[in-house]
Amino acid sequence: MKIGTVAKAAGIGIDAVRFYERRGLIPAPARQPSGYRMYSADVVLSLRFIRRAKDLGFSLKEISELLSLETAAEATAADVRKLAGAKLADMEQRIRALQRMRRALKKAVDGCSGQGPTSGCSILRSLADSK
Amino acid sequence: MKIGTVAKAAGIGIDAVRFYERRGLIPAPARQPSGYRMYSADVVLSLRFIRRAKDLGFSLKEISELLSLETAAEATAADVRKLAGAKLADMEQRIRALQRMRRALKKAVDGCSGQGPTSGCSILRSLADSK
DNA sequence: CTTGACTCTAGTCTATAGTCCAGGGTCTAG
DNA sequence: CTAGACCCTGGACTATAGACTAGAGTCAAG
Repeated sequence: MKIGTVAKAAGIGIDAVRFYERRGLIPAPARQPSGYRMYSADVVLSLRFIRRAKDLGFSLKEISELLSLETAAEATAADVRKLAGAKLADMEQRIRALQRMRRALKKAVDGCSGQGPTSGCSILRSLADSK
Repeated sequence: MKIGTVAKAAGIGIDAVRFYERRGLIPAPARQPSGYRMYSADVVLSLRFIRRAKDLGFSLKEISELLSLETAAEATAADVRKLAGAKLADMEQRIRALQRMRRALKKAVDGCSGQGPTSGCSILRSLADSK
């Protein structure tokens, strides 16, 4: 399969495939005499793995760790779990931070009547307050 | 006040102050004959405003809109409220997206016993599954 | 007067995850 | 054989929010 076929099958762009190769997420494939990359069908599975991990919030760097674990003989399920667990904790932290921001912003917005000039706006006032 | 004093008073870096000036978030200050920027005390208030808005999740671009509204004569509290409301909605969306990811990841992690080799790991399996 | 702390400009660098481009070569259908 | 679709490399560019650097000038204290 040529790169365009593979990219389409995985649902990503051609440039992304080459990018993942440079980042070591997928192996450099064999080449045709013309220089064209020739892939076997299973690279599509790898690419889908990457896409799915990305959907779960993993960065490419983390995905590459995940992939290393997958192929390392001495790696265990516990290693994978640890990585995923750290990501989970990290995600929960980000959610909490966002929720804190949201609450604060909501409070400011709720306090604003939406009437009159900006000088009377409680949102701006809450930002300007030198607390 | 010189830039270092102002930066310290606002709790940000000197580079950030110059950066905000370039981005138009704060006005270009008067200069000493030496070329040094000379600030009046109220720039510290502006910088704190910016910092606080950033803490609420506004980007610099949005903050600059907020600041334009603040000084525009024809702007109303409703304009500010609209901007803040949009940001709020946006934030809620991001929270929901993160929560979706978190749930999916948690499910994968919970399914993993943490025992044995990676080949038996349900986390990797759930990523690899061609569903 | 000198030393150290401060400031200036302009430009480069960080991370992320690619996308887009130029200027080639190749492959396939008609 | 030729046109259009595909592929190659290398590098530049996107957005965000500054941090850091070099090389030069300035300011305050001892």
